[in-house]
Amino acid sequence: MISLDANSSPAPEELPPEIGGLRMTKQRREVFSVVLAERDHPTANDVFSRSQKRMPTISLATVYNCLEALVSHGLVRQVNFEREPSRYCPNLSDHCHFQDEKTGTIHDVVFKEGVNLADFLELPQGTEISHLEISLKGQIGSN
Amino acid sequence: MISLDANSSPAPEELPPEIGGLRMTKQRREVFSVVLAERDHPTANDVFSRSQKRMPTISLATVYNCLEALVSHGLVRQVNFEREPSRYCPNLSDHCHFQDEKTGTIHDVVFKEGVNLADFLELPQGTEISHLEISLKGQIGSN
DNA sequence: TCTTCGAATTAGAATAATTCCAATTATTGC
DNA sequence: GCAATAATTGGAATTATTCTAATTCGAAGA
Repeated sequence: MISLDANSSPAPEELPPEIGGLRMTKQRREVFSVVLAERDHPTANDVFSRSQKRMPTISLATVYNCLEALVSHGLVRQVNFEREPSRYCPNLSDHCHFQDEKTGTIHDVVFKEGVNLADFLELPQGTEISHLEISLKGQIGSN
Repeated sequence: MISLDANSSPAPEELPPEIGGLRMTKQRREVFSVVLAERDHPTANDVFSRSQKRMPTISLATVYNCLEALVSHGLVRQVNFEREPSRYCPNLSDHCHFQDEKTGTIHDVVFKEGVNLADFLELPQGTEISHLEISLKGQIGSN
């Protein structure tokens, strides 16, 4: 049985016919496997050109459609840095993103154990958070 | 003497000739005072149409230029929610943003006292954060 | 005050990411 | 296998933002 945990990178043909309520088509499988394979937070365009290698007929519109389907079914996360093109991330665990200003590289950053949003934010009482995005930019000392 | 603290909303003609190293022009003054006046996180377009009321000849390009000048001089913050148009916020205190999904309204959210980023994030050692953006979406219970 | 010169403003064109559209193709349930 | 439904496709459209080149402004010095 295949697992879709944070460390697997199945080839498209290994992906089952349905994942998380989303029917897998050839294109969705291809797009999903591209996002799973190289966890470098690719843009839609990056995903498009990587997908084209295996599936030369796929269109950019389809890549956008597939990414949107994957995101809305919670299989992939969309990552935004200011007004840069969106990037895509298959890491579903609770984390945020740090962009190295020198290289542009994006790193996943996890929360320290047991940390909870409500613990550090003065949220209006009764607030239900449905979506949270934390984006950091800066430099890494060793660079 | 005029103050530019979080609660003042000076009319354009009250703004001094230079603020925070940025030379104030008629248009910059106008744009800045629009952002200071209504703290509803307006988009560049909102700022444009509000500015036009007092200064009908101002152009959208100038509004973008002025906002960029104000942001890069640290007088105004640029606020992003996913891929929506950027919004502008004159609140310079350490805070983040919550968007009510029902109304679209954006609320400033402050950090609880004494909370520090490094306290809750597993940052790679030696990381220097130059920019941080936290964007929340959700609902407010009483709605 | 007059001139000069860099900076700011302007209108409109250009760009780029993303979405939309209408036609075609695939897939599912019968 | 056949309709009904959903997905894919290429290209056009949209939209926020940036760029460009020409004009105007404003401060500083003559």
